[in-house]
Amino acid sequence: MLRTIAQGFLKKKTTIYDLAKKLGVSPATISRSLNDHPSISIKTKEKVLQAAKETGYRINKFASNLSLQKSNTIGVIVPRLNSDFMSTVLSGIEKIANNAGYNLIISQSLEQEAKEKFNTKTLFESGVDALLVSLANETKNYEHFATFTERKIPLLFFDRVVDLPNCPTIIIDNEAAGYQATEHLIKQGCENIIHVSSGLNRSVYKLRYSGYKKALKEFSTYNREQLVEVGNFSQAEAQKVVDYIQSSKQPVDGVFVSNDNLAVYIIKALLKAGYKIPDQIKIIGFNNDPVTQVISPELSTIDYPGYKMGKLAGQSILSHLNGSINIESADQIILKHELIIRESSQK
Amino acid sequence: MLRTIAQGFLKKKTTIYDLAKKLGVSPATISRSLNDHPSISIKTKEKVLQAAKETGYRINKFASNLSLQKSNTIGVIVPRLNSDFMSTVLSGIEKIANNAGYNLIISQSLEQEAKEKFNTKTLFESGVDALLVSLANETKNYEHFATFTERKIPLLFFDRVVDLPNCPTIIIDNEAAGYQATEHLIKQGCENIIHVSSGLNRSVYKLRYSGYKKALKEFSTYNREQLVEVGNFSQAEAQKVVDYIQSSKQPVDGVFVSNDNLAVYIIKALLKAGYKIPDQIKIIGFNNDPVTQVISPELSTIDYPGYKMGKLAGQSILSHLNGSINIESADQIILKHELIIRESSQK
DNA sequence: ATTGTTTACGCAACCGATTACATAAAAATT
DNA sequence: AATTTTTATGTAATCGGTTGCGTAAACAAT
Repeated sequence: MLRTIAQGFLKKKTTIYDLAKKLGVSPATISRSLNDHPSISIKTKEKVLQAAKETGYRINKFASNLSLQKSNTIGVIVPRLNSDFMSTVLSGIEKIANNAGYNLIISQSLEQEAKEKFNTKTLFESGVDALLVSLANETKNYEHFATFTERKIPLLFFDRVVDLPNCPTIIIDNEAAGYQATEHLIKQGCENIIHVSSGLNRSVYKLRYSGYKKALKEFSTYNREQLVEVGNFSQAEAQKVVDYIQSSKQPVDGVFVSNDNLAVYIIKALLKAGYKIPDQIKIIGFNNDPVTQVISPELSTIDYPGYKMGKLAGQSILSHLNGSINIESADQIILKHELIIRESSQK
Repeated sequence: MLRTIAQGFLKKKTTIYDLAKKLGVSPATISRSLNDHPSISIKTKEKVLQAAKETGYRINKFASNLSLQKSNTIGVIVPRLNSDFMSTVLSGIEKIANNAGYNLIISQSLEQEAKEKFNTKTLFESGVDALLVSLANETKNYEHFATFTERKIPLLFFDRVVDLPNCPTIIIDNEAAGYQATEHLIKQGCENIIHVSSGLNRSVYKLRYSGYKKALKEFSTYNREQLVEVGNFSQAEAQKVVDYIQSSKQPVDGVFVSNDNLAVYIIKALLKAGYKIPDQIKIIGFNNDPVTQVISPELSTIDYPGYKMGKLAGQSILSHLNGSINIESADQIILKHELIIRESSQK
């Protein structure tokens, strides 16, 4: 028996073969007992359970996975872990998966297509039973997901989605949300509204933008469509927006930002630059992150139910795995969003 | 060959046996070639790689894991995913693990000891090569980690730690940080400082509290130690603190909160109740979450380097796995924290 | 008592890669 | 040319569960 100087004995592991020998039965009986197979007598099962407890038997998932060709593990790829929205979604997914006895392998693409590809490959090779993805902004090619679709491993997209055959998606109606946000600003009297966004390669952002355009066309007497594109939603980008506003001939009086964080930084920068919010400039964000209620004036926004999205993503993929939903029937779940009006956009 | 109505052919998987047959060599040669074993001729390796590419061969990790008895997977248990600090730490861990080719199985305890136990068991059975843990507030018993220590599977605690034999920990000097935060308030003229915290069962919080007490004893002419304990750091708990302040005979003029989020909510509630910050009441938080710079007045705090902590946790566990650090020599890494003075605590 | 059913369990193949050990062929040495 | 050494590959066991198929024993039915 192995031993080390500092800690005494290294606990050896027990296998079903050890238990079989100990009880004088076959390994098959041990396996069936542990899995509560109906054709094993209660008496035997009890003996096995007892012996398993005594010896500290633990199933070896490596062997079990190989035999069953499944891992009870779900892969998740997100652009980044450290965002309010994403971590909330993940929290929802984890809750559901954990309750169902599934593990979650989580990886981040950091908005890079190459990393997303790499992670997709890694997760495939780790043998995840299903994959949940929210796409990187950079991603333009979707062939790396073929390994999953070819082998009919359930693949689901949430938030940042793409329409692939037989892959369910979970989203909100981003176009309608963008439309409503813009409509709201117009109805509050804004006549020169800009839209601030990033990653227009992704449908989420493109659709919000197109909702914005649609509302302008429909409601605004002026219809001066202006997109201010930023590299990302970090504080550093806020200044670009302020610069744009300051140099605009026609004074900007409305800002629709497709991300709360950036909206908050823009508010701070605008206040610092001497603008009055909402008197001179009205502003609305997107997501309903907690930070919207911390900034002063409190930020109007679109509520995007992240936790619910996560739970649904988890449930949806689980029901695919359980076969209770036909894998062929790709579904699209559209969650309800909600316009939340706070101080930053009120007349 | 299997086929389905909707999608045509189900891609069958290739094994090393298929490749062996195809090339007229043994499976061993295939395996060695794919692993770039030195005793295989370059010519053969090239043939194998070529055939592998053609047939779309993918290694079956289930088999590989079983054979090697390792999974290239690291388990992580955190109290919750959706907190700024935690998701930042996770992001750091993921970065390191991903680069080293390791997968991360992440689960949350939701502050519950039972869930932490369950997750520990699940992760053990999934065969993670190492485990990183930040403890639940509830956890008082640590025996569930024995499965790991008994088998010498690297186990590391970060942030919410406990001192177990041979388990490295990564923390900051919470007592010193609590001391400095309190000292700062005292030096700003506060005479009646309260400390708001939760989960004092955890050393992080207990140490901040004891730093607070120490500073009071050392610097304050009054030394009126008062702990306001809340259930958690959510918005709902902020009112309790305001109630305490309002009903305090001796007017409270300093608040040291062991969490930024709660501090922010307290500021909002205090402002609403008509208090002037920092004039009447000075306040300091903990963590340096982004939200500290959104609230007005901006919140003084202790900078807690979450991303760095995550990266270090990842690196530390990897070097244990690579054997480059002696597993017996348990180490304790103490990260530098920093007092950040902003508007909320200035004279 | 004989035949038909259940019940409870064992046998052995299988999942797919890894690797210690053995060995044939090629190269180097004497 | 004979022998030693090196190189390249094969053989077969192993990792630890799972499960289709077969069967002895117990029970039920005729």
